[in-house]
Amino acid sequence: MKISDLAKAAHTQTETIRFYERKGLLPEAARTGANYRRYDASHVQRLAFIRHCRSLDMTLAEIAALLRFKDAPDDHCADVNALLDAHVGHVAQRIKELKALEKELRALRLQCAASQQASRCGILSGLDAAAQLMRPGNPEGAGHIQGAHGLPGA
Amino acid sequence: MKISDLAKAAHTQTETIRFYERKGLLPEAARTGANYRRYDASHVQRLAFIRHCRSLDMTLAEIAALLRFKDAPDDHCADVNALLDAHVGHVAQRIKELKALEKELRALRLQCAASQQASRCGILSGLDAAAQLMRPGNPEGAGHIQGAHGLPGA
DNA sequence: GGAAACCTTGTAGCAGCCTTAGAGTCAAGC
DNA sequence: GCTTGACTCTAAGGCTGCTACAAGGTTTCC
Repeated sequence: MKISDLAKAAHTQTETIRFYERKGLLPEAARTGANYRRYDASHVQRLAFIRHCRSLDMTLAEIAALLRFKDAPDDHCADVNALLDAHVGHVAQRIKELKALEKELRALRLQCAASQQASRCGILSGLDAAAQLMRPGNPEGAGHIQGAHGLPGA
Repeated sequence: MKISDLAKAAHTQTETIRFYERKGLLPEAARTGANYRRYDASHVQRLAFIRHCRSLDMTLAEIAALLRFKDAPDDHCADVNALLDAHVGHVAQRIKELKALEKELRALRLQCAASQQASRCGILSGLDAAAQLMRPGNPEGAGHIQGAHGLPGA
């Protein structure tokens, strides 16, 4: 099958397939005489595995680690368990943070009920006041998060 | 004050300040004879505002919208309320998604209790089995999420 | 045989920064 | 006056996980 067939079979875009190949998640495909990539059912399975893991919000690095275990079926899988535990931990942590965030946002929202002059808007002044409190000993700016994992740079 | 003083005062990195300036969130700074950026207390306040909004997981675009209201205090703030409502909505939605994800991950984790051969690992085979179910009519791969906002391409 | 629909590679773009490189500036100490 | 070290500047590249071209070659269908 050609790349578009694989794409259809695994509900992916062709560009994404090439991207995964570049990243080493998919092996380099065999080529036809015209230099087209050629795939078979095993690729569909592997790609479906990757996409499912992505739907579970795993990073490509985490997925690569899982694939290494699939590729070495005789190894012991303790690290798989550890990886998944860590991932569950990320997700749980992120939920916790977002809940606190939601609470804070809802409180902020209550500070301005109606449309009025922006200079009197309780939300804007509330944000201002809270920003003032950001001082040493209150490093709230450290709490950024993204996806189920920490900030890229964190 | 110089850029590093502003950075300290608002608990930011100097590069982030320059980045915000490039993005138009901070006005272009006045310069010294040596072409160094020069700031005062108003910049500290504005930067603290931005960082606080970021800690509330707002995007730079959302923050820019809020800043426009701060810069035009006579406008009415109905849009501020709407923006915050939308943002709360994003966060709530993201929490919902992550909770479902956590549940799924914990169920998956239960499928492999101990370390064993990877080929028998319940997690790996569970992921495989779930991946097989990804077929038309069950487009589960559409559910990716990030931050408090949807996927960039979503 | 000609047009449409594929395929190829390479490059650039999104957020929200962080890091590095190479060069200029400044204040302190000797 | 000179060196040292801490700062500043700009420009460019890196990170993640793709997506979107562009410019060309190939296949397919009528």
